[in-house]
Amino acid sequence: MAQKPSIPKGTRDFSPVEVARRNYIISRIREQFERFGFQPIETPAMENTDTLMGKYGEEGDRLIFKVLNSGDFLSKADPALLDARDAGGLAPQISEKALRYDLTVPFARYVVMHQNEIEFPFKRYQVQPVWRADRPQRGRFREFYQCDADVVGASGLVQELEFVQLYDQAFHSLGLHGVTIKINHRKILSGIAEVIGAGEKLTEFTVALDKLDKIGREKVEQEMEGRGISRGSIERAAPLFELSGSPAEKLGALRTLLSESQVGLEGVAELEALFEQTHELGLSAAAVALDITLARGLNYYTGAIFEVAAPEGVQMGSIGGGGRYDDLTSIFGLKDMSGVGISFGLDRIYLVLEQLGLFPETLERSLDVFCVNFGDAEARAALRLVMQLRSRGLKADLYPSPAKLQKQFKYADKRGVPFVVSIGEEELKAGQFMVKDMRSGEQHQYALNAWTTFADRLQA
RNA sequence: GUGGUUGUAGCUCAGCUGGUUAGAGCGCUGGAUUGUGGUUCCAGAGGUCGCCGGUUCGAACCCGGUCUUCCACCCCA
Repeated sequence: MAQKPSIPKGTRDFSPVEVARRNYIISRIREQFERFGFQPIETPAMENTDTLMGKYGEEGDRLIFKVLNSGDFLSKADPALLDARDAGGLAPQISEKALRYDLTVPFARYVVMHQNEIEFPFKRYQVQPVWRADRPQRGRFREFYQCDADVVGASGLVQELEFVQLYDQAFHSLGLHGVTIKINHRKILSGIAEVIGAGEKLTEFTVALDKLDKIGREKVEQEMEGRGISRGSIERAAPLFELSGSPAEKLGALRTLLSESQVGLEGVAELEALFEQTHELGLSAAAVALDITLARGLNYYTGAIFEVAAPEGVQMGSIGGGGRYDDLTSIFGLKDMSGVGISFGLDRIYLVLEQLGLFPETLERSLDVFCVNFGDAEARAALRLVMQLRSRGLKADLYPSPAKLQKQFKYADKRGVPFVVSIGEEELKAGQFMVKDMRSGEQHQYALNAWTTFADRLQA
């Protein structure tokens, strides 16, 4: 009995057009990665579970796909945990592998394992799928691609500056204008928490603050209170909600607010330099903004934090994110190795480009020339022509059987082929081929031995 | 993980307070058109109504469970 096939929740098949479009995005981003001097690496889909666990916070651990051990995995499990149905305690015993959750932690692991072969500073890029056991939504999948560029072994603000440029160039190259690179700094957030007397509650403070543009000031304050931050602290944070003006003006106000905080002032100074130099270099497709509420992925960022918002009017979560993480490799035993990196969300960029109609039409063309098959002798001549056109880099094909012309032309039409070549009995006798322009319906004859004239015309 | 939502032909969807053989448009196949697609006309094929169970004389329709879709929360690319 035939079963109805399906694929796991949150995963997708990609049709030829979709693959062409995804490859287009990837190739443009990759081109920029390489222009900026990054080198590609790849890592396995699976990592050891303990490489990943504990690196993304409690929430992250929950979203990691664990791979069940092969064989009789239950025999090795602790009977007491089994009886107690303690899934949390049992998981590490029956699953020693897990699907990668992002590309940054595997990269950190890679750096530590290959530290002796790597020339530092090491700039690598990586384009691979990652998996998260999240509930799917628009632009949120359980299997999706990240395109990451990171540099380790180099401190200094030049890196952050370069990543802003890299974002800008990549989006420019995709024709995606109007994106906003939102920037914040971990040290500023720490400093704020410190001066308002909520230093212990940094995470709670930032998680609530992150929701400001979504739920408004009042509810943010309510949530902070609910998360155990004192009334007095919340009141001292009031200036945060009144920040306005240019990044420089906002940073000026923060400087006043943070005058008592050493780290806070460091953060302010870094961002002042970053915004000033970004302004000097100029941007083509993106705008930069200081967003003090930006706090995502705070678990491992220690310096600048980036997040890219789609152009206004496009409803989509962030299409990129990144930041500086000074200590990432230390959890794997390699100290004093600072890193900065950014990530492009391929699947979301796809949805944005699609919604804005920014994909080039030529991506849909899978064939430039299609030859109708009239029978053995004619097909032989057609195949020679097809091979000649292919040698010029044109996408050319011959229908595999001498089916009815109506069927063959219909096929060409459905495939969106712009030119259809006919070599029938008459053309063969005359040493010619007939080209039909499928858009205008016009037909022209060419001599078979002058096929380059036709090829030249197509490639003009 | 919490709350809600969706599922009927390949696709987009109708289908009345439960009542004979579940419909439409588009698409598909064949023909009009044995050297021509996209227009037109004619004919045809195609459905375990997501799945499992329950209520009922009778279920696409009501109830429960499950899977899936989308949405909000959590979190995030």
